[in-house]
Amino acid sequence: MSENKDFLRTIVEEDLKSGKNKEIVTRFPPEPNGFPHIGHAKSICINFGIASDYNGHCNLRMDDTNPTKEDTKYVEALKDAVKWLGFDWGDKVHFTSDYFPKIYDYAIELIKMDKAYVDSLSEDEIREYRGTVTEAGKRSKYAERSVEENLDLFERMKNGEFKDGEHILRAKIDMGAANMKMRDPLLYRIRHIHHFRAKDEWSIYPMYDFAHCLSDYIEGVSHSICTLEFENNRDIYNWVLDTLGLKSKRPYQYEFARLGINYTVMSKRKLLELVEAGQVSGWDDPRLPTIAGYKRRGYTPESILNFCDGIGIAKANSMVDVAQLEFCIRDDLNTKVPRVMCVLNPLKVTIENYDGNEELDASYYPDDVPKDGSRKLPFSREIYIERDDFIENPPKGYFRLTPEQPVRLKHAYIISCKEVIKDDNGNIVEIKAEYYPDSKSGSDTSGIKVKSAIQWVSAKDAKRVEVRVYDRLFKDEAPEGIEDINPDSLQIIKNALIEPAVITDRPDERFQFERQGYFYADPIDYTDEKPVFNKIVGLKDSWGKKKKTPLKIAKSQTKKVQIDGEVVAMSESEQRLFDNYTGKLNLNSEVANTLARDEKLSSFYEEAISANNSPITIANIVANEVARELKEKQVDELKFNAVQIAQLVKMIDDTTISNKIAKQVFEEMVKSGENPTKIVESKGLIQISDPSKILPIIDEVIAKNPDNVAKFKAGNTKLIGFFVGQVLKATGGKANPKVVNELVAKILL
RNA sequence: UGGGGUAUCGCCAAGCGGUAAGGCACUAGUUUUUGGUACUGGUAUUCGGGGGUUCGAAUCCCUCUACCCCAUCCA
Repeated sequence: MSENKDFLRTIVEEDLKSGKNKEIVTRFPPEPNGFPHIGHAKSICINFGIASDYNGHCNLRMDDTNPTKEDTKYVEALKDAVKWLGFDWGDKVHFTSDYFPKIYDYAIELIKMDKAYVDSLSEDEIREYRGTVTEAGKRSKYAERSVEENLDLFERMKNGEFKDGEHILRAKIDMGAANMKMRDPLLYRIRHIHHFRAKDEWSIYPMYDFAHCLSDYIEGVSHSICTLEFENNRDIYNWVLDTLGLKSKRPYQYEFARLGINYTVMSKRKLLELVEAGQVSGWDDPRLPTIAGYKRRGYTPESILNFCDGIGIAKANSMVDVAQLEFCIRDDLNTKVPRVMCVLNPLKVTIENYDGNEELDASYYPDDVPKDGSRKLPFSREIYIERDDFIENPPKGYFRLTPEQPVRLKHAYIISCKEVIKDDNGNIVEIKAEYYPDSKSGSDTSGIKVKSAIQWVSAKDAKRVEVRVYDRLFKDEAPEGIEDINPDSLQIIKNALIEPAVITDRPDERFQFERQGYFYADPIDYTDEKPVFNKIVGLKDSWGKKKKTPLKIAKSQTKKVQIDGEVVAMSESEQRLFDNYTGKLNLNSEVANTLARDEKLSSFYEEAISANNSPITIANIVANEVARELKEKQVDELKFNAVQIAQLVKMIDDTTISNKIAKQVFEEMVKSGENPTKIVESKGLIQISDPSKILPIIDEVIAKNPDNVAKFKAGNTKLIGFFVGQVLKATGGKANPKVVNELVAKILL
């Protein structure tokens, strides 16, 4: 495993180390209501990847709690995707619907605890009662129903006695919760509809928030990993499990940012829109970011895996450049795939001094790919080359055939242009050329230097093939919808010409068409009579790039000026404190401000200075270190007190310890509540300021790092921090950093 | 607007008080019978802005700003 692991793996490792978990169990829990896309692939890689990295296992679970949208064809697609990516879900696929009876029992339990109730408000009323983000909601009058009544109603809901929407089961939490999700979330709704799996057994179906945490728990999941938009749902997740008292082997939820890729869309809704509007040929259209699409296009599972690995896992919303995906497929195919010759846009070349027929030996792989295999390449008087490979009046730096410049036919002879034949409109229709008999590939004695070797096919031997050239589906980097579609995303070339061995030998299904890109024999439309190839991705093209974008628009250098927002004014009493702090106690205004505006801090501060009259040092510690501890705690929850802080400061003031050590001691106080002087004593943290003790250590560090000494002497003065750090490390942090700094500077300068 | 998140190179992303990793993209060169590949180099005096604490801050504190998520009987 790489040393830089992502935050999820860090959590997993800590949980394993601390003994919180003995075994790692994850799960990939899609709702079977659409075709999986590369975003799912990321989730699959994370969940199955983490499980396998830590010798755990990962369940494949269909989250099928909403029968109106789900279908068995999607579960097949999901299974295919996981299998294709090379993961194994063990003996069976799990379904949330398998847990319906258990989940129902848990609901009953909640009702009995008076933690859930049957509400009979209408849908609109429920929405209205929920309040808004700034206003608290109000609870339904039905929340007062007795446990018995709730039990009765809920059972009758299950038995199908009520119509859709008549009643609903809700958790009794808090209608005023700041987190909207916690305002008595819905647990069960009535749905008289056929479930693709549970058939017609149920009239009620659990909601995501109730079913998901319980399914995780039932399966013994240790780490429930989902995407960022579920952050707010985590509170319910925990509430359900905690309220039901499900303690042992309880799962915890963690969230990561979902995958975004530029020039495409990833949402189910937008994908569906494209399919239904006929903008693409189906869910497996090679331009779509669906797994089926990539598969049809010719992407390999390895390339997708590498891509997912390469983009990392984090919590920042991000948009990955498609170029990164394209790199992964090129990188994968480069070492795997045979090179063949295909001409997409043919230009006829007649070699006037050639009359024979010969078959050339040609390796399928270049020298730098350690694979064997070759084919026979028919050569004849009439050939086709790519139209782009001849220019009558070439630009500077053009390496291919011109009236003046010869070129090598890959695996064959060098030719030069003798005559350019044009039609009435001035379009080039044919080149008359001459070949050099002694320039044959592999036994070239001609001595002619060419700048390039181009692909070609023999006119009478070439096979006609259809080539589908795909470009990005959208012209906009962050497309909104159909209006941003790239009209040229599909170009069908009906009459491309390919060397015969590709069709007759079929040495592979993926090829590199020399100098053009990687192509895939379409798994559906390809027939021997009518071969069809999909372009997977082009080769990197530094020539084409040079031509197209000679000048890049220099991005505006102007740094954005940020306007500071208004700061809330201090109250009168805060102002009084502030004036006192800056005036009488001589604190700097920032520190005084921090203290004065926070009641907890100011009272803590006052208490500390009454124990040790060192207002400035204490203020700094309180405003910086204590403030951190008090962010989410009350004073009486702290393990240390103001008097101890006063003692700590005393040791700083009389230089017993350095600021750095003080921080270390403070950490310890936070954890144990131990007296600071005792901590210093027991750990021997008294600082070393005597140069005669420090000097030898500095010498040692300098001797060990000659490179950095050289860099420093060359002017990299910020390396002083490196040396100080090393010396401090060697002394266990005890050396007086001020002294070390001075000493190091003196020695090295 | 209340709550929950997130900001490090053009795009991803490490980093958790002591020298700003790595990949993609870009760029220069070497090799090359693919303008491919491979190889070698160059790309952040600076981490959303401003202050503060410290010998030393991307990392700790204060504050401001921008973006994302939450008011489906969807997941």
